[in-house]
Amino acid sequence: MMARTKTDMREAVMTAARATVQSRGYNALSFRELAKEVGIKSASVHYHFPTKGDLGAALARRYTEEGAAYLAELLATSEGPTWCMDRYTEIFRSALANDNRMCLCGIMSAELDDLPAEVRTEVDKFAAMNVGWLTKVLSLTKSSASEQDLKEHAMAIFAAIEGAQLVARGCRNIGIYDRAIRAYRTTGLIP
Amino acid sequence: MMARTKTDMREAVMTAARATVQSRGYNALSFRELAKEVGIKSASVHYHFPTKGDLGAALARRYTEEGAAYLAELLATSEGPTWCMDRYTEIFRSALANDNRMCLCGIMSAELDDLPAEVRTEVDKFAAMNVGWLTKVLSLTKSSASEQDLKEHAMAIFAAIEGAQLVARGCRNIGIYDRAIRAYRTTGLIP
DNA sequence: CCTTATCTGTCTATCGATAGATAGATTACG
DNA sequence: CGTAATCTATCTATCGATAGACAGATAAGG
Repeated sequence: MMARTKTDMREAVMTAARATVQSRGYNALSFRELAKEVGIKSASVHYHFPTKGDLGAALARRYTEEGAAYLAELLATSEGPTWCMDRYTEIFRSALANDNRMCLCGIMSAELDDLPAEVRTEVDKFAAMNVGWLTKVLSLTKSSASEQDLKEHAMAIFAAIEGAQLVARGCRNIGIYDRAIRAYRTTGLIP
Repeated sequence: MMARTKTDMREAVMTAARATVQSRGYNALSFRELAKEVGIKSASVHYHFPTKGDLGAALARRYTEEGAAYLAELLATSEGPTWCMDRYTEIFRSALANDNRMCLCGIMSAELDDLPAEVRTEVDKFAAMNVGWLTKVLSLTKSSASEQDLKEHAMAIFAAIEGAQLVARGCRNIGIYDRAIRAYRTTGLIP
């Protein structure tokens, strides 16, 4: 008897894998551990994801897709740039609040040299997607600025938020994240 | 014939280990690889650093000590807060310029859950040391602000710079770091 | 309807590589 | 001689990956 469909199993593996990566990084991903968590054997995980690189790339791609969908929804129902940025910073905050996790692509950036090429590609796309969205939000506030300046500002915001998450995580202190975000706002880095 | 003294050997191991961690993280540290790089056997590395945690903690402690010494020197010969911050951001930039390396404690923060307790302790100290120094520099510009506000601002700067380094590294593009720092300056986050 | 063939998903068992760590022999310095 | 440093050799554990078998579902041909 097959308890789950192929799609269900893939989803279960990806869910478990994502949690592991956000907590302990790509290197900590193990086919055996993953298999145990979802109740199958490691060989069966290989059936769904032939190589570890395939799994990592699928994770990052999904992560970007889900993020993009959520952000698009935010912008569509927007109550203004400040509200958007509140929601945005809240995303990264909730990762920390949820067992001190990190942005999946942020933690993968730190492991860059151990990533297969197909995973790196997806990590790049995540950053580009975020910067693209932030640029749109910024354009609502500074309609006069050039596209290039907006993009530069957006990248700075993205980097600053990733950094706040990284440092707060390292210190196991979510208050550090909150205070950093507050300072970013005070200085006007974040609108 | 003993080619090097015990101290020399410890230094050689730590130098090689530091380069590896800054490039590929704590998890990528291997006693065998390390031994090969310095020309001894892995068992001999264990002689100098009984466990991997010992080595990691020693690395982070040294990293903090050297950083503190350099920063103290900066402040002593200071030509003003802006000059100090220029030198400070240059430290993190040079890591990227040097084979896309990262701050040792930044990369370790990402691997937090895989770190032995003694290593985590040292990672915390590095952040505290940096924030302490930045607080002093900030106090040169905003003598009116409270110690608490200064410290909060300092932490935000530290986090933003770590983030710029992380994202620039992830994208293998040092220009991202430079532009982020410029934006931090434009907004006044960095004096 | 029935049988034969194919496909799907998982299993067991195992591979070679590598990890950190240790015991005990050996070498070299003072 | 004694001790400091390195060696050889090995252990256990885990890694990603693969081969081959098997059960159950599905599809095709008669």
